[in-house]
Amino acid sequence: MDKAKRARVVRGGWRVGTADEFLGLTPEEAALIEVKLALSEGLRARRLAMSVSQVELARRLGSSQSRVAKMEAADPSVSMDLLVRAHLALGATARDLARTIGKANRAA
Amino acid sequence: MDKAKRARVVRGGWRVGTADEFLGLTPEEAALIEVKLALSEGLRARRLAMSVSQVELARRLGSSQSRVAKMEAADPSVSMDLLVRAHLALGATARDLARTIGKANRAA
DNA sequence: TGTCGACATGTCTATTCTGACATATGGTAG
DNA sequence: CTACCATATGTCAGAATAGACATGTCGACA
Repeated sequence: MDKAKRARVVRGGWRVGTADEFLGLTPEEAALIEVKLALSEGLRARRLAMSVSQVELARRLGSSQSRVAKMEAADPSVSMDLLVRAHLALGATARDLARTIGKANRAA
Repeated sequence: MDKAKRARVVRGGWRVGTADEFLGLTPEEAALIEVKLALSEGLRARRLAMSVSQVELARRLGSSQSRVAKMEAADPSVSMDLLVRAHLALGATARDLARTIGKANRAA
């Protein structure tokens, strides 16, 4: 995980209960975060590639601009369900999702 | 989607708000369900391949046997987050997840 | 300078999801 | 039959997440 990611992770409040120390994450917790990061980065990439604004994506999702911003910021308050629904609302297929998720951890 | 899957989907209460008729799902809704089904089937497969009981998986997850059963039954009350955490708790990597998700829709 | 569009951030309340529990079913061994 | 194990199903109080709204930052443009 590079410094930018780490910073985002900490700022976002990702410290979890079981491991008390900073970066004292279990491998599973770390993996889950990596997957979410891959989805949130992939979402921004896909949205920008399609020249869609956050407001427009929110409209298609039946959500709000602020929630889209949080998705792309990998805010801990956004669920995987929502991230995945956002990808689908932009026309991603299951295979596209798989590709995006497969990118997790490659930049460690 | 084969009949068994369809049955599970309906029994589970997947009828969504926007589309009122049976199978009147939007493509995004259908895709989301397919992804979840792939994850739930993949979970059972992985768990059985490792000869782990639902009780044991629940213990590793910090959850309960009934919730694991619901995950594998693709119950609408289980989130993708939980499904993914379950996979990770069984040792799956991001790449394994990608492979599992990529299987969605292939049995349509 | 003022305003406009796009995005970020914080905080509400309502909805959804969670673990826990009770209980039922089905199979297998004694 | 009884006892046990694995799994299924329904319910519920509490935790997590949702959309909505207010508000702030930044850059572009006139």
